[in-house]
Order: sequence, then C-alpha cells, then structure tokens
Amino acid sequence: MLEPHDFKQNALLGLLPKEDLVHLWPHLERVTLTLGQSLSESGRQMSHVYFPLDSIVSLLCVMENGASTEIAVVGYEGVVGVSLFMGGETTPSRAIVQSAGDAYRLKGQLLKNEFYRAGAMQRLLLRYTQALITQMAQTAVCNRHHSVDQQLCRWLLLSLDRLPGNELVMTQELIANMLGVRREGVTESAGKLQKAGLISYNRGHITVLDRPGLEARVCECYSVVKREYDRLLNHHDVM
Amino acid sequence: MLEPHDFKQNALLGLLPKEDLVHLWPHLERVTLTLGQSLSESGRQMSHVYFPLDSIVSLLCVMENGASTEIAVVGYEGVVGVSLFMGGETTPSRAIVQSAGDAYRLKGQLLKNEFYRAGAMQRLLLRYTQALITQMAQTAVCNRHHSVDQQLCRWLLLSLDRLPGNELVMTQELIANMLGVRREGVTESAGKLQKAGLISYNRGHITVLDRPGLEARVCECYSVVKREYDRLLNHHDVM
DNA sequence: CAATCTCTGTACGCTATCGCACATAGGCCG
DNA sequence: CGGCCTATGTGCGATAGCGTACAGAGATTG
Repeated sequence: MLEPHDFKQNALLGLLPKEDLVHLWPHLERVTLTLGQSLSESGRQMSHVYFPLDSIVSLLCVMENGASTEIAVVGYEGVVGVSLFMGGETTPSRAIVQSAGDAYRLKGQLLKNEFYRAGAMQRLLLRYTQALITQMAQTAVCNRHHSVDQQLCRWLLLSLDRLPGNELVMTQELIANMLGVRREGVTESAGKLQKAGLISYNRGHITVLDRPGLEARVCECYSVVKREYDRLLNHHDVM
Repeated sequence: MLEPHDFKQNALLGLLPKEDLVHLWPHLERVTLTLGQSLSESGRQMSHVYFPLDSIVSLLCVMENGASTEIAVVGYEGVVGVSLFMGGETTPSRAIVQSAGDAYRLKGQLLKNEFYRAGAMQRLLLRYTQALITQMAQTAVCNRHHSVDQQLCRWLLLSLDRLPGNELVMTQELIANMLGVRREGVTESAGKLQKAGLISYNRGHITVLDRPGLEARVCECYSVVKREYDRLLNHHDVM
C-alpha cells in the first residue's frame, strides 16, 4: 500500500534510494501551481517535469472543436511529463492544474540524465508510467460504459486521494470539462450526491462528508486503478 | 513516415540496428496466432512478448460484468507485452488476437535482458510505448465524444493499416465487443457505409472498397494517432 | 448600493444508443 | 435433403445525455 499521505513529500521521490535522491535534490525547485495553469501544451516540449505535492494535475485530451476529456490525474503519487523520458519529448495531450498547490520541478534534461543512468529512478518512473497507462485504459472503458453519476464519484475519489483534506476547490463547470460531459449533467449528479448527504457544495467548494458512501456508489474503475497504483508503487517492490 | 508495409517483417524489429537484432534473432520464434486467441489475461504474467507480422492484436479492458472496450490495437508496427519491460509484469487488460496471422515471439526474460542493456532496443520500446499511450488517450476521448459511425470508421482504418490486403475477417459481433457498443449498432453503422459504397461485407468478411471515403468520414482521432505513431517511430529519430 | 459576473438550478425537446425480441439468410453437417 | 448454428437485419419502447434557454442566488466591483 502507499504509505499514509505525507504531503510535504512526493511519493515517487520518496521511493527513491537516498543515494539517488541526493543527485537530484539540489536541482529540485519548489514551485506553486495555480488553478488552471498549463504545465504542458499539445505538441510543445516541456522544459521541466513536475512532482506534485499537495497539487493535482489533470492530463486532458483536447479535440479540435475544443471538447476535452481527462485521461488521467496526477498528484503527490506521480510526475507530470513522462513523455520526456519516454523519448517522444512531446505529447498531444495537455496538463492543467486542477487543484492549486505546490510541486517540485526539475529541468527536463536533468531528469533524462538521471533516467538514462538506468538505475532505481528509471525503474521507478517506468513503473509509474505503467500505472498511468492503467488509469488511462480504465478511463476509456469508464467513458464508454458508466453513467455520469458513477464517473463523478470516481473523479471525486481520485481527487480526494490526492488532497490533504476533504474539500475540493472546483466548480461544476470545470468538473464537466474534465469528465467531458455537460455542466448541467454534473449539476444533476452532484445534486443527487448532496441530497444523499455524501457531499456538500457551494460555489466552487465541494466538501466530501461521507467517503464510504461515495465508495459504495462508484464503479469498479476506481478500485481497479487504485489497486494497480498500490501494486506498482509499493515500496518493497521498487528496488 | 513508416515505410511501406513489409509484412514479412515487424517494423519495430526493423528499426533496430543490425548489431542489436543479431542478439535477438536466434531467440525469435515464429508463431501463428489464431482468431480469438488470448495472449495475455488480466493480472497474469506473460511468458513471451509478441511482435505481430500480418496479425493484429487488440488490447481490451474487460469489466467485471463482462463488458469490454478496446483500448488499443497492435500490429506489425508494435509489440504486445509492454508491461514486461515497464516493470509491472502484468496488466489488468487482456490481449486478444483480432486478426489471425503470424508473429515473432520472444521469451519475456530475454526481452527484459535486452531492454536493460539500455541501448537502442530500450529507446525504441519506450517510444513505442508512448505511441501506445497516445492511442489509448485518443480512444478515451473518442469513446466520449464521437458517434458509433465515426468510431467504426476509425476502427476499420486502424485495422486496415495493419493488414496486407483490404479485407478484414471479422464479424459485426466482434467489432461491437471491441468498440464496446451493441452489435445492432455496428450493423446499422456498417449498413450506412455499405450503402455509401465504402465497404462491402458478408458473414464475417469486410472488404474496404473506398478508403478515401472512410478517411473522409472518420473523426480526427484516427489521424492524431497515426501522426503520433509516424512521429515517434520514424526511422531517422530512433537511433 | 448598484451593476455585473459567476455559479448553480431547472425545464424541454431532441437524438443516439440501449435492451430486447424476433425475423431472415447463409453455411455447415449429419 | 433437413436441421442447426451463426451472422445479419429490423423494429420498438426506454433512457441517458445533449443543446439550449433562462432564472435565481451569491460574489465582486465600481
């Protein structure tokens, strides 16, 4: 299992052996990410990779007409910018800050240097990338087969897992963009959850009141992804 | 651009420098894959990776109730089994032969050994994996925003790109499983394409008559994926 | 305090897709 | 030839989500 959240720390960095971390530590720069900030535009090379701490970043696939869908979410457990070490340098997707907070960032070239030393960092980043792949696959199937109600639960839980508290700063409009559905659809689903006493929200602030209740309503996609993250990023297996 | 199809060869292997290929060549075993054969079950470790030649393999995300969606397709341009070198060993998805044909297979351990030599093979496989990621992301957004008509066109073109001829051996029922829609939905969409003279089909055999016509109807998802494959697996960039 | 903007709630008709039922037809096999 | 299985065609009511329009309530700004 992932250890209980330590939001002073990024879990991926935390899994590195100390001797690897000391290489990187002097180059890690702490930055504050603001809501809506773009870390990566379609087809543009990223100058840095980002290791979120208490911030959350959404990876979005945006189409020509502007419609979008979130394909994965990255928080303290991961890193934004896998295309740098995967060798493509760019991706067609965008990375948008979904919840403001801090992150460590690292110059892309330095990450690549560390990656190509073919040590613990490489193995760790590849495992993380596989977890990301699982999340994307499950998102695809969820988009196909599950209701907006269920997807909203999944989205709330995925976000909650990456936040220190139980409050999300997020309008229904933005959630709708992430899920790739209408804002009204989110209003309706969120209304159901509020009536059921699972959440309460108010003008861009959502508070989760009953997490087990959400877990009871969510589709299997949530637990499939969570299990795979736990399996792949379990401390004991990485070294 | 990918070179014109040489279906005696897997493009990924073809991009390897000769000195790397000679390591592997003695261990590559040519096998015939039959329609419906499973190369990888959810959570089970694969003994081999497969480099398709004229066969096509679908990566499916299957849910508890049996419903499924194809998240990516692999043909002569790729390899089945990226989870082996990514370090997770297993994945929650399944790999099913969608079009019978031949492939080279290689023992998983041998691939891993080659991968961890951190040479051309590693760089190539990582680039391929990134292309696969793009395909999965685009599938997710396509599932969300596009009609069955458009998705069928996308699916036909993706398959066609990986086949030597213009005929697919594939029932509407199977296509429906891949797309994660009803069989009747595929019947209806395929009927439209046949009426328009773009394809002709008969009991499990689909012949594409007018490929430009399909390209005119398909959503942007097809070309986004194709462009990214071309970019990432361009011979000139790999070394 | 007034004007404006943002966020949320609600309604209504429309369409795509679903789920189901059943019909037809080609191919295979005894 | 007759029976059976598989693949495809079709019809129909149900429904989830869409697009649009608009209203009200809270926040912000001048």
